Amino acid sequence: MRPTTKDLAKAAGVSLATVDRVLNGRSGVRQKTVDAVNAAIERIGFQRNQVAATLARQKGYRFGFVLPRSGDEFLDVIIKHICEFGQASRAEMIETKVVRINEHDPHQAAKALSRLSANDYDGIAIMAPETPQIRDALYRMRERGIQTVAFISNQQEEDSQSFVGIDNIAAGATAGRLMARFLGNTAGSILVLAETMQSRDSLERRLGFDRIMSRGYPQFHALPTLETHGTPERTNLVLTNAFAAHKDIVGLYIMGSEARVAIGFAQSLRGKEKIVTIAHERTPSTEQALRANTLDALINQDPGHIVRSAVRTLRAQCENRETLASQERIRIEILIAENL
Amino acid sequence: MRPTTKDLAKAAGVSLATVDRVLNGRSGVRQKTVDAVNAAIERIGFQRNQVAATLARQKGYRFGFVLPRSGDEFLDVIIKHICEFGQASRAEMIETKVVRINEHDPHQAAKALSRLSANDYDGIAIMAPETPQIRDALYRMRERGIQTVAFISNQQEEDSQSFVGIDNIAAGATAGRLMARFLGNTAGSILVLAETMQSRDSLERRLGFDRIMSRGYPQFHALPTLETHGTPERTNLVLTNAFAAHKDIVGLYIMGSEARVAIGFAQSLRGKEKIVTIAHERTPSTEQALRANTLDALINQDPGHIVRSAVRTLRAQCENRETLASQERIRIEILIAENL
DNA sequence: GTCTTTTTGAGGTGCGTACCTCAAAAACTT
DNA sequence: AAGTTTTTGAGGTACGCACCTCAAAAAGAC
Repeated sequence: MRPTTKDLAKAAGVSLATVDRVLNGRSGVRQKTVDAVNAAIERIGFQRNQVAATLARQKGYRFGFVLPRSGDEFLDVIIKHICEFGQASRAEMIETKVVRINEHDPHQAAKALSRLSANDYDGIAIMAPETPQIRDALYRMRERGIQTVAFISNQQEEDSQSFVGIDNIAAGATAGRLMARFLGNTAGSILVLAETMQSRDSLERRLGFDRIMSRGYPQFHALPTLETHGTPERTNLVLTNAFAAHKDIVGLYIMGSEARVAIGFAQSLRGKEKIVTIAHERTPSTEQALRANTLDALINQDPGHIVRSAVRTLRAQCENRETLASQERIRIEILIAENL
Repeated sequence: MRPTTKDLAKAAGVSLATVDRVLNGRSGVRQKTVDAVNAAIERIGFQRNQVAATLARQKGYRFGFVLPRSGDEFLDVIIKHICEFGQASRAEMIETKVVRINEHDPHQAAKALSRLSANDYDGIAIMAPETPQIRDALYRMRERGIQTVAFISNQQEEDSQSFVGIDNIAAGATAGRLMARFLGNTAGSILVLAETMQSRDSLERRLGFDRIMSRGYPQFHALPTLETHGTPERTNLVLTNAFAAHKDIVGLYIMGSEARVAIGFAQSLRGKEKIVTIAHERTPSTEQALRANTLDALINQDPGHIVRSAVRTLRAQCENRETLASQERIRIEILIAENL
């Protein structure tokens, strides 16, 4: 039989009340007693029964997912998974809610964050660019007793332990390597497309991409990043201009999570010889493009896994536990038509 | 507030005892009453609180992982993950145990399975070749009230709903496509290596591989599968012979989960021009080979995910629940040095 | 209508923990 | 040493459900 709190109390030579105080970090216990209890925990191998604990706590968890208001296709997929997971984990007393913020206006975003109360949320997973205002808002949020975790978009390095998402430098490098290998002996220029280079994600992906290209692949010339600013018009414009200016384009790397327009453009080029095209994030349109052979590969981060991992991380933080690191590392997935 | 059994009883106009009888499928309830309760469940959106249920049941779950005795490196990784996960889920009242069987002797294996009692196990995840004896043993096991799920190696098609693992045809196709794309314009023969072609997994992978090769890549010639029978000597022998017989070998596809010897052989060939090599399953040695550039790609199924998924599936079966399909699909991962 | 069988209700206990109160004991002050 | 503060103990209730018993009610058989 597994030892219970009662056994622990006996083993430590203290009362149940004291065990409770130690386990839940309440004050009013001498350090000596705390140590004694902890020693007993080690000795008898006590492990708190999380099932009973959550039942007794009688308050599951309420987690919020803070997402940008302006959404691309990938965001829709994420939201779908949040809802789906929320549905399924109601039975485990976990509630999830989506909160949208205007990520282009840091002040407004920070204000929205400051409105989130510890009464309504036990934890927040946030996907937002890294700005001083948001950093501050997150700091204050933690002070209010709300756990936080960065989600897909990393915030500053220092608390990287609470980031759920992929290593974007490695993701860029993966894209670079695949591009190079798929191109084989072909030589020429490679277009790189991003919504904006203001964002950390794009910068990191580009860094990783260039790192691969600059070593060992002198036959390719990766052009400066083209910025689409998220509008179809500008996307078509910059692409048209780029193809006019460079006649030797052999590859296209779409770094942003909104690939629809660029894919459409690539498809219209079909008459000429094939251009190796790599994009990020699996969405209905990238998936279709992959099947139609317009896209050659997709670099993906499993949205379901990310959502579950964010929730597990937040829950562990709430319960003052460690997470199982191996379970929480988000893989950089390579998708081709065959392993969809 | 979420409705509890009490609310459900009131809504259905029956007593708590009857609600309990219906929820837990006990006998002695008229069909009419059962329907009434189910209708009330729908109406008020009742969802059983699994946390309270497992606590009250006062018996977590005991799951067994039945694995082959003769182990390759991949199996070690699997076992490591089973232990790691077992450790972590003790707090959730789930115990896991590894049982080894002699998979080469179907009778002995079936006998070992028949010894597993419902007193000791609530469910079994089994990794074993598909033989009539094992099929029968599994059937009887289910009759004894033990849930079963096929694990990595699929059993017959019919109950594919309880299979946790990858689609091996698709995995073979993925390997094929990568091989073709990495080779580019190079033409020549491709070696395919397996432990044995008796196993369903190898057959399916080969099928998928050939399906890709035969369409659209006439420049390659995939040679008949070489069987290693799992011994280093034979592996070296068949490889030496194959390279002697075919001077135009450009690719090597290692289908089995034990790739060490073959990788070693491939490495010794380094003097000549590079051969595109693809293997399955991430292990310490395949990982190292990928980093050392001896391997070009690795087709992997995440062992941690598989283990967790098997446990979730078994648990859902025990609780007579559906699983969230999207969460349980095991991805065919493509690994290269950059996304390890 | 009586008797038998089946179905239902009322009530209880326990799971392991959280969280609460109040009094007693122990540890420091001065 | 007396008073003050801090620490500890004893005991309770609650969470939502599983599982048990026994009696009462309803349904079916004749």
